[in-house]
Amino acid sequence: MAIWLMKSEPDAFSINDLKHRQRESWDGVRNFQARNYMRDMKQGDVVLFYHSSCKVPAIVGTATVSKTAHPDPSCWDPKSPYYDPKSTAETPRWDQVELTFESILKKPLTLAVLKSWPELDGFPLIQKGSRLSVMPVEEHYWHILKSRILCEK
DNA sequence: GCCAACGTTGGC
DNA sequence: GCCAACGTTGGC
Repeated sequence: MAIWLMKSEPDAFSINDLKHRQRESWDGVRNFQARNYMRDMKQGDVVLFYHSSCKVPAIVGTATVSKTAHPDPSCWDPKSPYYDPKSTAETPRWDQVELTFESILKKPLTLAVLKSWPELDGFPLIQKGSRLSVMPVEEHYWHILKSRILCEK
């Protein structure tokens, strides 16, 4: 089982939204590296849900992958903000995965705290200029984060 | 609102 | 294949 981290702007889609909906397709990813990571996801993988571009950027909850990568229909919809004219039915460019809500942390694990943790040096999320919205959480870093996240569930 | 970092596009 | 221009992300 792999661990991933996915970013979302809470104004657009928050962990509370996921809790209410229980299951949701994670669409709108328009970055090749992020898409490729989604294609590596397996059913049951754990996703750390991160709030970005907000007052307190933080890991706020967890979800599991309930449906592996499949074409993201918003790329074909001219009315969608995620419309991509380069994506055709024959050659879909973009994928989505479906997530199922798992937990909201009692205490969000803030970016500030993560940055203050010397053991997390090298963790892509806390690197300057890191903009990737989907990233793997390597075993090494998960080992460090795990206790804190599982006990706050 | 600012700006640094990064990805993508398109001209050459 | 290079690189400048541009758009976007996201912390602060």
